This record gives sequence, C-alpha cells and structure tokens, in this order.
Amino acid sequence: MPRKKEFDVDAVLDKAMTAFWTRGYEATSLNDLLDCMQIQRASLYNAFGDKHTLFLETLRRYDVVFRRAEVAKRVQMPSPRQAILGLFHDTTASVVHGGARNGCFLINTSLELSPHDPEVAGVVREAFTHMEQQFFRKMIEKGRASGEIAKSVVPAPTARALLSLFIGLNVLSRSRPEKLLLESIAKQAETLLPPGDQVATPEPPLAQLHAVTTG
Amino acid sequence: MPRKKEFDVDAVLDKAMTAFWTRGYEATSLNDLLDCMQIQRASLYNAFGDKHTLFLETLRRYDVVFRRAEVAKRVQMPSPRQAILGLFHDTTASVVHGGARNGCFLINTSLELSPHDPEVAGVVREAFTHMEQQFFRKMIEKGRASGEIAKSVVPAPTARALLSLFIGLNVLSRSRPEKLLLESIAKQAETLLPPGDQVATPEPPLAQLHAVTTG
DNA sequence: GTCTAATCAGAATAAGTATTCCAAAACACA
DNA sequence: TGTGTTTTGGAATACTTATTCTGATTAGAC
Repeated sequence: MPRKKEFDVDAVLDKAMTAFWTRGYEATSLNDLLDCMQIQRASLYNAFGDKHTLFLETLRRYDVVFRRAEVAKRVQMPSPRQAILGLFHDTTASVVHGGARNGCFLINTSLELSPHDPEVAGVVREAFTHMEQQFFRKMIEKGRASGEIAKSVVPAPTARALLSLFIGLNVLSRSRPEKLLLESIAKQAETLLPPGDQVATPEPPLAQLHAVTTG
Repeated sequence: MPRKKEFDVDAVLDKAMTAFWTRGYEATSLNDLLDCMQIQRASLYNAFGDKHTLFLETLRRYDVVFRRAEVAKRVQMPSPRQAILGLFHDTTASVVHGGARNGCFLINTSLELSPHDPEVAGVVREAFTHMEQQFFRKMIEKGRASGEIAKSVVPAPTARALLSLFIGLNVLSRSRPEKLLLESIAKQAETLLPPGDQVATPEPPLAQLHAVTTG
C-alpha cells in the first residue's frame, strides 16, 4: 500500500555519519545534515525521529560497520601479534597515505558527549571495553600460547596500554598527522609486545588470503 | 582617570576555563559563561572581545598555568625516569582519588576544534610538540646519560609513544575513569622505559623537596 | 568636585536552532 | 481506479544563539 519503503536508509545514514564524524555533534546543524544527506526535512524526521537519535544511529552504525568489522577481520588472522601491530600500521598508513584526518568517530564522540550523555557514553564505553578485552587481550593470550609473544607480557595490563596507545594515535592523527610521529607510535607498539621463542605463524589454519603477514 | 582596571581578570578567566573544559566550546553558551563568571554581559565583551577570543584566552592560560608549570616542575627533578612515570601516576591518582574527570583541556579541544580552527590548532600543536620534545625526549636523554634509563631506549620515538600513551590516558579518564584501567596504563609506561645500570638519582643537586622518588 | 570609564541591568537585534505542520504530488498495491 | 502512505517543498513555530545598544549608576584619579 505505501509508496514502497523510501530512499536508501543506510546510504543517507553514512552521509550523516561523515558529517558528525568530521565536525562533531554540536557543530553539525540540521541544515548541514539535510544538505549532505540530500533528503527533505520531513523525511529525516519521519525516518530517524530527531537529531539526537539520528546521531546515536550513526554512532552505532560506525561501531558495527567500521570498528567491529575491523576487529572481526583481524581476530581470525593467523598471527595475533601481527594482527595487533597491523592495526597500528594500517591506521597510520590510512592517515599518512590515505589522508584520513578525522580520527575515530567513537573517540571523538567520547570527549565531546560521553560525560553528559548517558546513551552515548554507553555505546562508547562498550566499544572501548570490547576493543580492550575481545581484541587486544585475547590476541595477546593467543600469541603467548603459541609462543609468538613473550611469556613476560601480562595480557590484561598490556591490553589496556595498547588501547591507550591506540587512542592517542587517533587523537594525534587529527591534530598532528605527521608521518614520522604516527609511524613512530605504531612502531613502538612492538615494544609492548616482545616476541617469544616461536617467530612465525602458529598452526596454519585453512588456506586463506590475508594481507599482512610481514611486519 | 578611569575607574581603576576592573575586576580580577584571571579569576573570572579561570571560571570560564572550567566551563569550556568540562562542556566544550560549542556546548557552552554565553549565558552559561555569564552565570559562572558572575560578571555582566557588557563587562565580558569589554574585557575579552567575543566568545572565541575568550576561549583562546582560557586555552592559552591553561597551557601556561597547568601544562607548562607541570612540565617545569618535573624537568628539574633529580630522577628523569621518575619524573616521567610520576606524571602518569599523578594524573591517574587525581582521577581515581581526586575525581578529576575532565581529562586535559588541550586534548579535548584538539578533537573538537583543531581541524577547523587554525588559531586553536596552533596552540594545541605547539603544546603537544613541546610536551613530546621538551619534556619526554629531553628527560629520556637525561636518563640515558646518567644510566638510569637503558641505552636501548631510543629517545625520539619513545617520546612520541609516551605522548600517545599519555593522551590515551586522558581520553579514557573522561569516559572510563576506572582505577584498574588507568593504573595499568600508568604502570605500563615503565615498559617503554626499562632501567639502565644506575638505579637511583644521578648527581644529587641542591637539596630540594620532591614528592615522588619511589615508583 | 569633576571628569572618565567601567560597572549594572536589561532591552533590542539579527541570525540560527530544532522541530512541527501543511499543501500537493508520486508511487505501490488492492 | 482508487486508497493510503511517503515523498517533496516550503512556510510557520518557538527558542536559543551571540552581539550590540541604551541608560543609569558608581567608583576612582586628577
């Protein structure tokens, strides 16, 4: 009966995400959003409610489409150590060569809104915790078990330090996107993850393509 | 001839600083500022020009009164290694025990305004650079020279990593101010600064009181 | 005491804000 | 063909925003 569904929801959501990501919540006006989403005022309110819930929608989408997908991809890499170090190097490379100067949407939002917006704070906190425990810590444990990472590395605190280092990298990529600076940080992540006795990959799993195996 | 100067400029500047620091630039309205500064509209515009230059004033003041003073204090400590590690531990302690949940004004600002505000970007970039080179790098060099820090530590990249770790610590103190998390990060700073052959202080200078010499 | 300029208190301004509401037009399906 | 819902385009609303202006008052330097 209705006029089909409507436009492409995810597509316009991505455009709104980009706007919020680059300028932040407060500095992005509704007219800005309408301009870049290319839809009408009524359509926006009909589809998303209001500005705040639209923002939450884009933040959740970023968390799923970007962050969780990135983690999921790396979790199944054969070398846990290279999976972690690769995250730092790839992030650096996308800034230095790809010109990605917006940092991480979740980190930007954590400073602007988390202290005064409980809903946003929840999304941010969960993302950070997931990153710390389900990616960094689990990968360290896996690497220790296979001998790729030294036994002297204590998983939990090292995971927390890597999270902090990763956040710093993203903050600096917005204010000081210099090749030398960012690459040094990525390189120093290795210091927190000294190699163990086994150098290469552990039990090689099913034959899969994966981009990064050499540091 | 005129009516002396006026009120206490620095005092009201501090109050404005606190407002901007906790809520950010965009989310702090002029009425918010007038409320907390306890001055009249005309006085504000007469003394500071407009909102944006008032903000810059508070940011510069934060940089001088808080950040540079902190660095200056630590630079003359007898143990460079403990000066660095102390910064991490004291920052953590002020969050965990002092309830300081606002992070660092400069870091907050670097994400909100740096990408689109050249004046702000200049202040932020200079502060970060100063922190990296005049504090972290110089203290590492000093510690290496005295044998307190291992020769294997390369000053420049390690300084950059410490800056990144420190930024992460401040970001997390705003969204996840948990004792265990922050203390782990502070503790892991030691991993980036392995001790050398000399354990204690180098040439003991003039007798001075200093709070932290034990980690 | 007189000049001067900064106070106080608040109105006035001129945009910009998010949100709601309204008509007509477009489409999907019965 | 008609029914129902979503589009479009834009006007209308009700606030909030930063900034300026108008007086009247007040405190200090000469």
